[in-house]
Amino acid sequence: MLALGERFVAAIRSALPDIGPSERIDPLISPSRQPKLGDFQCNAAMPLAKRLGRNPREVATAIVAQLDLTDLAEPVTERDIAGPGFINIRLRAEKLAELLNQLDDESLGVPAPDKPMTVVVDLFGVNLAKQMHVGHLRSTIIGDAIARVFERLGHTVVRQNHVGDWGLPIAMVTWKIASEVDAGRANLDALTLDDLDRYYRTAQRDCTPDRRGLIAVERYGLGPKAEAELDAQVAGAHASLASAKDTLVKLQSHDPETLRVWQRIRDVTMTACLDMCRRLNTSITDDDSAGESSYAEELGPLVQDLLDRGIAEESDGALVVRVEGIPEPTIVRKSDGGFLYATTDIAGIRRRVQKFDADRLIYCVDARQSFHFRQVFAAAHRAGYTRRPGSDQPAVLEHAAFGTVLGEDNRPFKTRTGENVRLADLIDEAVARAEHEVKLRNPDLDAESCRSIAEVVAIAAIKYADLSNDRVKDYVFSMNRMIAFEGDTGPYLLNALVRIKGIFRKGQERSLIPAAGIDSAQFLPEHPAEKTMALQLLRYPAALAATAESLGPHRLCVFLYELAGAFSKFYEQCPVLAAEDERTRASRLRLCQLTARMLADGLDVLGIPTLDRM
RNA sequence: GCGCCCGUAGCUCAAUUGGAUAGAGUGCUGGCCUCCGAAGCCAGAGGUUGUGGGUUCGAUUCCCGCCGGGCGUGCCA
Repeated sequence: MLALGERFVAAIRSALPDIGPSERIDPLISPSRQPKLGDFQCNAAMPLAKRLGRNPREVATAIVAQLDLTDLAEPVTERDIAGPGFINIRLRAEKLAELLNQLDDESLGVPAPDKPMTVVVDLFGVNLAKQMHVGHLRSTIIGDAIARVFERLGHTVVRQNHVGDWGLPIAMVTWKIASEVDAGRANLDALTLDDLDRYYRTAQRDCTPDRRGLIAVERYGLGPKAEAELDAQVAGAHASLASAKDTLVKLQSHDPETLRVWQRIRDVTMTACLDMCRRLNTSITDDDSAGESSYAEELGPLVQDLLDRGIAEESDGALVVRVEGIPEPTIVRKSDGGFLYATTDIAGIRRRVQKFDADRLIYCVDARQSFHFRQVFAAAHRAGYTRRPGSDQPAVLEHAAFGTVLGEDNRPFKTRTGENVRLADLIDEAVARAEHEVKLRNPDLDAESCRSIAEVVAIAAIKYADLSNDRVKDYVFSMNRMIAFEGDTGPYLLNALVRIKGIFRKGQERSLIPAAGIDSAQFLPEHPAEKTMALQLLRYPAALAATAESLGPHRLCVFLYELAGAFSKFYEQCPVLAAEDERTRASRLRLCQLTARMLADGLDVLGIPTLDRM
């Protein structure tokens, strides 16, 4: 409420001349917590009283005496001062209608940014030859939602998928597949991601000596046969690892045969993963892929640069960057000359700042990486890689950390056999359950519509369940709860929108919608339920801003849930098509239309797909 | 050892970043469909915000100490 804030600042200035004209004053206007007390409240008196060493109630009284809100609100008197100095404000009814009019524009009241920024969001983070599993869910869903929030606010957003497509693990699976193809046991052109996933794991096993087995043999004396088997395994592992390392060298030197296998692995993986991104209704495309391999040629020169400028130093044969406040240095080159993921991430920061001229880098990555990012951010700052060509302000680096997905047993979410749960399986199960629920409530629906509705409902359920939790906390994945359709769920929000669309459908059928449309109908928010809904609608721009500020999509979820709730109460109490007169009906239709637009917009910002019927 | 994160109704989560009597959902008890979709609405019960101190008009929020859980921590990613 911009106007209210300005009025209060003016009143504060004339009531409290001790405050210098250049000093900033925050009027601390917020919606009332309890609707009984008012529509808005001003909490500024208390902190001001503290600043001036005065009694807060006296300060509030002085502010009220200078306050002029005649055209906006009911008169504010001393009776509206409560507790230590809260000032309660009640909007005039016609002012509320006017505010709704202003809100009902193309942008739903969201202002263009003062300074448009370029924001780079790191998200998704898949690896070659690995099936997507629940571990990828949060980075993808939350990262894309954060990206959409900034896009919605008018900023330029670049998504970056830091694909794990390089290094020894990838060399291992490349070697494994190449040798399987050579042996005629695999056909490169027919590989699926499931095949790759299997090869990845066997390659890992082939290259890892069974140390625990060795210890067991030694400790328990398991006999010469077991010992011989283990010796063979260890020897094999060493040979495999040597081959993998050989493959890594070939990759790094662009050997065409090796590169062809690697490229095929990349294509199969990315095709499958990007299909999943589409299925999840995210805006992630192959243009957003910036694999580790794309940094390979930059790492040597980058480390040399750090060395030349005295930022990196030698330590036990490795090269490290030390940073004030963090005792553990960041290793940027191993003693064997190899680079690490920290090196690649620093190169990534440099590229993102310089190539995209980014104001802000947001890393939507697992909370377990927080120490790594602290180190890497600090190192990049020290190296000057966050300085931007056209600005004296360095880019702001943030780790939007998220917690682990847990099963209902509060342990990390795994299958009974301890495997990662494939994302595709998870979604299929959600769709099957949703389909069952939809059919139950809509027996007449044909199978195809039922199926496509279930797909949307399932995606909405999964995404909303994830987004509506506080990002940094672990969250319990409960298929039962998210698909139950009752309560604070994605389907509830979809249903609110579907019910509004139903009103308009029915209105058309009965010719109750004015031919001229309702865009110019007058808002008449008189019923308490209408007023509550109107006040909630007005909070949308602030809710979006708070979501961006905190990088917390759950803020927007809370807003939308409350809006849907306000609509449900309105829907129970205020007949729309059967309203008592034409004016009321037109007003309510317009209120419904605005609510529907906002719900659809908000859900779109979260990346949640919507429906006309369900 | 050190560092970071988290402890709120039986369960799953909020609390507009220091504001009023800590709110929702779920589950439980009761009520509401000749009326725009009941996937909904209304009412009730349910709390020493892990714990002890501190800062102040005011603390779930900030500071310090404990307890409990999770995760990291110099050559994997």
